[in-house]
Formats: sequence, structure tokens, C-alpha cells
Amino acid sequence: VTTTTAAETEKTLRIGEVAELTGVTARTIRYYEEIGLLDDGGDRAQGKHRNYTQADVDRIREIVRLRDLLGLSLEKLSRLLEAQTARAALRAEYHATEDPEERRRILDQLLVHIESQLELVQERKRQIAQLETELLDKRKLVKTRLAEL
Amino acid sequence: VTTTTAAETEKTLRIGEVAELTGVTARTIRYYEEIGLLDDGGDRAQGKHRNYTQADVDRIREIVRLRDLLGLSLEKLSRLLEAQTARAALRAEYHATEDPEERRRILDQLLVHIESQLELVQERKRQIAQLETELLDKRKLVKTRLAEL
DNA sequence: TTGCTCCTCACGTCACGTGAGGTGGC
DNA sequence: TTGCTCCTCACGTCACGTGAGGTGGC
Repeated sequence: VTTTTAAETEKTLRIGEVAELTGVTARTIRYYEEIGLLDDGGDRAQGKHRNYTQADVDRIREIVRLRDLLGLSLEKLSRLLEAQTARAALRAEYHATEDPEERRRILDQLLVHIESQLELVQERKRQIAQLETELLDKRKLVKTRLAEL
Repeated sequence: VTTTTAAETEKTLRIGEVAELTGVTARTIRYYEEIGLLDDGGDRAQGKHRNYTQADVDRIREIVRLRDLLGLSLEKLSRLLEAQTARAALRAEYHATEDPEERRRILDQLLVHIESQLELVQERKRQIAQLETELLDKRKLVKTRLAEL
């Protein structure tokens, strides 16, 4: 078929390869599709293999990273990623317009999204740093005592 | 009863208070007891209320912190806390002996435990820092573009 | 004594894990 | 064509959530 688009011909990865590349299981990938976290491709016949692009790999990596580092439920993650998708749409709008007022409005929205994510991340960072400090203090104490012997 | 020990008379907190202090639900506390993460007190009659000490509150806080920040399963966490308990026992041994050889051996073991925990924490820290850097870069880019308008 | 907190089942849920039995595609 | 990967149920599991119905203790 010569009518396939560039994006479709890119869809060359199979679920096992994606699993390998992202570090999750095929079951997890199917589950994320099931709950709407990943696109189902839309036109796959029953029983046929799923195909993925590099963009899918990137999205799964992003999901896994936020899931593991921020400890969010998949529902909250879903909302956060919707915002991410909205940002991608904003970027498209941004490039489509030349109007400075319009561009400023778009960039302001982007900034809000980025900063709300930053706050989540920095809160985590503070907690981790606190835990690290306590462990370093304990280690120092033990080392001091060892030196005294 | 005048034969109760100091530790027992300390057991004055109820499950709801502990839940409030630690930020978890009473169900979670009962569940942790169920799977052996928390001591069951041993001598409570069927249907009677559970009682807790400040030490229990501290332990639950530690569990929650490691659970949330390191993302460990409760089984792995259980093993890690066993090591923690072993360290407490080591400290007792440490104070019980005057022999420098013995003390050095105990301190060396403590050091190993602390450093394995530190590695877990620092790996997390690196991941979080990486994510933070990416977000800060994105923010800077957007701010630069805003300034250009 | 009253009201609130706690108790014990026991089923529900989220985020997958784990087969069973069958089919797709290099 | 063969072997490997993938497919779809569907039940299992971990870490709790959520009632139902009943009792404990200030």
C-alpha cells in the first residue's frame, strides 16, 4: 500500500523489543494500553501483533520514570501526561503563529506546567537528601569510632 | 498490676493516634502487623484494642519513608529492616564489650549496612537530579523565549 | 450509660504476574 | 515449513480500601 504515511511506516518495533528497550514487561505495556495510558493504534485486527515507534518507547520511559520516582498512581500520572500532551499541542500552536501576544500566552502556560512538575520533583529531592544526610551522619559517627580504636 | 515494666506502661497510644501521627491508615498498620513488618504485641486478647509506643511510631515512619522514597516491595523492606534490627542488636553488643577487636568487628558490620543503604538512596538521588535538570533546562528555554518577545 | 473508637471478617481494587491454549510473521 | 514471538482470556497476587456488624474503654 503506497498510501501509508511516514509515521505509519515508522511503526516497526514489536512489543518484545519495546519491553526490552524500556525495562518493563509486555504485560505492563498491554495494561497501559488497556487503561488508556498508551494509544491502541486504532486499527489493529483481533489477534494481530502490536507495532510501536520510537515515540512510544519515549513515552513509556517517561511513564516509568515518573511512576518510579514520584510514586504517583497511574490515574494521576495519566492526568499529568495529558498536560504533557497538551504542551505538545501548545508547541505546535506556537510554531503556527507569529503573533507575539499569542506566543507569550502559550509560553506562559508551558511555564506553569513545567513549574508544577518541578515542585513535585524538588519535594522528592528534599526528602531523599534528608535521608541521605542522616545516613551520612551515621556513617561518619561509626568511622570516627573506628578511628578511635 | 504493679509488675508491668516501664516499656509496657509506655504502651499508651491507640491505633487511630498512631495513624494520625504517621500519616497512614489504621488498616495499613494492621496489615503491616499481619505480614510481620510490625510486632503484634504478643499477648492481646481477641477483640481487644491494640496499643503502641513511640518506638512503634518511629518504626512506621521509617517503613513509610523507605517504602515511598525507595519504592521497595514490603518483602524487600522487611529484609532491610531486619538488618536494621540486627544493627540495634549490634549496638547493644558493642556497649556490652570492652574488647577493641570485638568493637572493631561490630563497627565494620554497621558500616557495611549503612553503606548499602546509602547506595540505594544515592542511586535514587541521581535519578531525581537528572529529572530535575531536564525540567530546569526546559524552563530556562521557555524563559529565554519569553524574554525575546 | 452514651458515643466514639476500635475490633474482625471478607470482599473490592489497583497494577500488574503468570500460565493456558492458540495464532502471526520473518 | 519450523520456531519463536505474539495474541487473548482469565485467574493470582501485593498492598492495601471499604463496608458490615459487633464490642471495648474513657
